[in-house]
Amino acid sequence: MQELPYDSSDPHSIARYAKQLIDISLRESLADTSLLNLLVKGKGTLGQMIEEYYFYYKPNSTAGPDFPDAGLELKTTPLLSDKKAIFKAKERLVFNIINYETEHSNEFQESSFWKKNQLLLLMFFLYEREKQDIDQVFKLVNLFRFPAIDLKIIKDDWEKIREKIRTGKAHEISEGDTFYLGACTKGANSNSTRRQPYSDIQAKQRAYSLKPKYVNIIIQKILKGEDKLIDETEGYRTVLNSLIVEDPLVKYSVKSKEGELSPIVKTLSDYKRNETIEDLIIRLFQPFYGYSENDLFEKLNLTKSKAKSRFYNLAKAILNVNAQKIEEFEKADIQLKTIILEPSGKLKESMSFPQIKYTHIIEEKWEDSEFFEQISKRFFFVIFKKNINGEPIFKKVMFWNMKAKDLETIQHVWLDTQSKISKGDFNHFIKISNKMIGHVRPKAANALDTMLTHLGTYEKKKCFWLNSDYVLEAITG
DNA sequence: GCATGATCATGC
DNA sequence: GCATGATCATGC
Repeated sequence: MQELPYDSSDPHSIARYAKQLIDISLRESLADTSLLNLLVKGKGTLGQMIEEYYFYYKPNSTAGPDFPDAGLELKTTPLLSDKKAIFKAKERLVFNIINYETEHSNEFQESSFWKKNQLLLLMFFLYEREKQDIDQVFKLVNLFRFPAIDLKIIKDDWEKIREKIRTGKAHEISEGDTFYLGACTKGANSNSTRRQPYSDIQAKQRAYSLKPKYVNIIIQKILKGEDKLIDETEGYRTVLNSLIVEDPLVKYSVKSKEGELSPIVKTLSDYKRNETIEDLIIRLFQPFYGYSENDLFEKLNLTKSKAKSRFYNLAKAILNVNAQKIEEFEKADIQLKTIILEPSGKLKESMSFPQIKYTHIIEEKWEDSEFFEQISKRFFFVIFKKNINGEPIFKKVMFWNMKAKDLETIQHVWLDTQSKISKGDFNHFIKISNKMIGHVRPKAANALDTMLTHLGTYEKKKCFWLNSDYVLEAITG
């Protein structure tokens, strides 16, 4: 057996060796060019090739981390570069598949997720479509551990996923259920399913994952040099024991292309006992229930405006976030939506989504589609109800995401729309009266505002809407 | 009163 | 210039 060019028991040594790949490709790193032929044929993914031909170990699928002696898990994942040459995640960061039949009996500390992924070696390469895997160039390589303040949220997320398994609802898990740690579908195709312990219903196979937005923040922090590997701290252990102790090592803000971010939760002692991040946020809003929109502007020292961002600004002021964006909402990719009820309690307006890109939608598959991504998110509703004078009174806030059953219904709306567009029919989309949760109708500057289709014709701009009665049902329960 | 088509207002 | 959040106008 040849001697390894790194100390497999030392994360720092492994990381130093890994960093030698920065700005080069696997092909350029190869000492033994006789392997080239094998690699060019594209055996396995880039991640697997890196394991075997850069780190010299056979890819495994054991429960523990890739480098067991260092407790280190290797993750190879693609970056995209935008026009301004700012890196962003091409996709989610996907961890191990969830074994529903065993994971539910664990506590977080014994979970497959935590055992495998508590210390990561992230290897980001710049994805270039025309290149083969072996020629993709690495750009960022860094050790990463979840900051204690994020780990608290991740642990709560994990427990939420476990709860669904324990109640026989693994088939109802959706990415919108959680904040940072998601459970994304994973398998040969979207029909890959597996058994769950407390129900006979087959559940989609899912893996733990981090949303692209969360990965973007990691990328920004690495670029700023903020993610030095930190030593085990008191703060870290106390998160795991559900105690609340401040972690002095957390950095508080990061500038990214999304703008300056600042968190709601600045230290772990901001949490009351047994509170989740959602409980905490709702607690901060409650004192403001019952005020009119104008009262809120005054009370929070904001200038009155009709700007679309006013509700986001109100939320920031209530949460005491001074930066441009709320860090937790960015990382969790939470969509804030304002809902204004009529004095009668009815909801007049349906909820609109981004316009349908006709040339794009016909190429999409439901689970990878833009609309699926938009609709399966976690939402934060800021709800007002007009009084008899028509003045909006702040009623409440709530987190919401679409139930799995409803996602299936909305899938039919999307498929119907996609199929009609493919056939060149732009005038018979599903309507609100079809009672399908969602519908399709115009959203544009005016009727002359059109968009190119795959047939070379131009059609009025339209978008998906969630039916107002469905939204009302969602918020009143 | 509601469904549907249409458009406004703002900000990037 | 255009996407998006929000809301209006009309007719059944």
